[in-house]
Amino acid sequence: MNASNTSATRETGKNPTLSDVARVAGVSYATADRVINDRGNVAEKSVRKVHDAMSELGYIRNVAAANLSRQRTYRLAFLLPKGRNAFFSRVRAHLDSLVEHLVVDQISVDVSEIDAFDVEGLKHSLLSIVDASYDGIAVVGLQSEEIAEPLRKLQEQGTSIIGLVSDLPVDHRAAYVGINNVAAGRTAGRLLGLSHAGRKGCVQMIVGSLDARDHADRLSGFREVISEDYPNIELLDPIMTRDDAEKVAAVVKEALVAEPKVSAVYNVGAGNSGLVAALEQCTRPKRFFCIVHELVAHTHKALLNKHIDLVIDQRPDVEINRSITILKALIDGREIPPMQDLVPTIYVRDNLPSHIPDTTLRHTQDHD
Amino acid sequence: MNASNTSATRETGKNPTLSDVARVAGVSYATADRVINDRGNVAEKSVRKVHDAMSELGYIRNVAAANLSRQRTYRLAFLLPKGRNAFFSRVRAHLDSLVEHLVVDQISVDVSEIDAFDVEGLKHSLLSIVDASYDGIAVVGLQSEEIAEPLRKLQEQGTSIIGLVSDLPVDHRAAYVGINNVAAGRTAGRLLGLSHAGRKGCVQMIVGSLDARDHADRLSGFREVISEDYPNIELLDPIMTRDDAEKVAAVVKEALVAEPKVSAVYNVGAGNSGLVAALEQCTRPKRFFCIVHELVAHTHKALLNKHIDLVIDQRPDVEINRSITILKALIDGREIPPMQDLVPTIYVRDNLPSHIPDTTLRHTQDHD
DNA sequence: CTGAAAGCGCTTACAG
DNA sequence: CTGAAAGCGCTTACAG
Repeated sequence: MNASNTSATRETGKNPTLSDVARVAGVSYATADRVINDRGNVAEKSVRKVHDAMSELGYIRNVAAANLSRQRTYRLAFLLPKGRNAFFSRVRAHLDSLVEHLVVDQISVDVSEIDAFDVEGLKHSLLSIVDASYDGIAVVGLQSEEIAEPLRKLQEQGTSIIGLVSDLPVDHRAAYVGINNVAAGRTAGRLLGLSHAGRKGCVQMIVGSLDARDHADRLSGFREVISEDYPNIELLDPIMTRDDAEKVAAVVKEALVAEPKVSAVYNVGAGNSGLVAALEQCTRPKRFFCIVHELVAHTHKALLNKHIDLVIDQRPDVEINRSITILKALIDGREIPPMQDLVPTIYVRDNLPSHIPDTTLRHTQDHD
Repeated sequence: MNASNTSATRETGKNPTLSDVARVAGVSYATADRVINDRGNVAEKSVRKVHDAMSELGYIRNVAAANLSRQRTYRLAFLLPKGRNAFFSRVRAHLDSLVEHLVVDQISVDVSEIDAFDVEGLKHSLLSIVDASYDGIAVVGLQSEEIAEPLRKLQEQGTSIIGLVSDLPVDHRAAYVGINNVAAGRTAGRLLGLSHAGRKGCVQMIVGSLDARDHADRLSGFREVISEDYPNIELLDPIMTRDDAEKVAAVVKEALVAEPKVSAVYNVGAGNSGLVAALEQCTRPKRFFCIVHELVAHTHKALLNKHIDLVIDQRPDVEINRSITILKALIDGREIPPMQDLVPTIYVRDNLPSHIPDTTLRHTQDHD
């Protein structure tokens, strides 16, 4: 009935210090320091003695003290595609709201803008920040091998690199923080299938560009599920929009007139403000089922308005928090703490976060 | 085209130190220290001078240095309901996997077991840990005013308290980490409504106990949505099971025979291993739609097996990480960093995390 | 290859 | 009410 302590403990507080290790090993503090930090120039024998003492005492290095003495500061940068994209506005907003809380942990973060989907642009951006010698960077990447060289330079110089939202070539980054987009597409497919409850249906898919890995992945995941499990649902050829809201609006209107049998729309990419506008003007008596990606101001609103039924979101806020945690661990040279996969999050109008996502609408028009 | 730095920065590194403040204020380090830490015994005039210097320099206290000098250690405890519950096994597993990563931040965490749903038990548990003088505790709470007294004692003694998963009386905790269960129920209702696509339906609801706030909240959220938006769906009276898997199994079997019109089952509470067992034996030709709560080993499996269609999960891993972040901030006396609401997460079989949740099956039978 | 000493930015007695 | 000094657990020159 009373509280009984169990397992998960480990005495903290009287942790052995490096002087303890040195004393037990019978060497000076300086030598002990040399071996635990691999600074070399230590006799084999001393190394052994120190290692023995370490394991005997269960020594754990106090990173905070080390960082203090070294005046360590974490200089981070996020490289985000520039432009009028609501999703990345949300990312920036979260980053902005975080900075004042990060200073107290000696973390500073800059955000740099890069040209979206442009290998050359990304390459130049990477090159241009080499001199800034950041301790860690998170970059919304591209798969091209062309950026291998700047990434290598950054690595050589000691900056830790992770891919964010869209991965980098796997050999040139320490981690990837983002969702599995095939899974995201499959999830959309599953829910769309469910919503038809065995009835016949027909889906208009909308895509930004098949060159974008995330779009292509979502599309193929979606197709997989529909063809595997929902033979009652027909798929029309996807329409490309380059994520342009006006294009999306035009396409949606046209498709709905030309194809009165359409029962559902799935927008794999961005430009949802156009989609919502088109739906608002739609005069079809029978509404259709609508799934889109990323919760931002207008998709949030459309969910409440019932113009959209489901939003699949990748939780940029948790992606950012994770990025920072991981970069810090990388920089400190420690293990990355265990974390569960990032999962594509499904929003209906009932599990929406109470605070509308911080989309700073600093751009006159908001194309996502 | 090149990276251009923007906003989110703030110089770190050459942050002014307290000696700078003291020098600018024209007082000794010790006095400056007294005023920034509110230790009293300082002349009005000195206080003012120090404050002026602080804001002039933009002084930010270095918490790491302070903690080092004070040999600060974060002694945390989690009070979890004891017993054979798969959800809390998952919580414990995550906690266990975290401890070795927390030591390096001078954080230790104990986990204590308390009697589930038992006010007296909780009260005694709280009382019994007063002497341990933890710096912070996270407790799976109850709403009763009976526990106000032990909570007050803990607070007076300086331990920070938060409610986890199930809240404490609001006056006696600094924060609550958990989902909104009305929203969770509404979400279940919405998806169940969707799955019927306008067809007639009939739902058998299963509940652990209406005395449990979370169960009651989910049930009422669920009912709200169905009655608001899905008049085609009928709700049978909920059946109580005290979260006992065998009871759940029996109830499900019986209900399905007695009510052949049942098109869906929603288990608001636990005991899902029983539900799955019953479904596996079910011989009805027409399968029905099934929604449950919490992703654990057997619900995960049932999702893949198609015995269950949807799982609504509260992501205990993120709840725990957040609890620790919040407790640490509370203990350091700093602001809690901005975080988005915890949202009820929807799993279909396509957005499942790749690693099966760590349910340590240390109990022979697993009742959730 | 090894060690003594100062310093990182704070807190905590201790003396005035 | 005020200040000088030692110490927290490390790192970084600097001297041997």
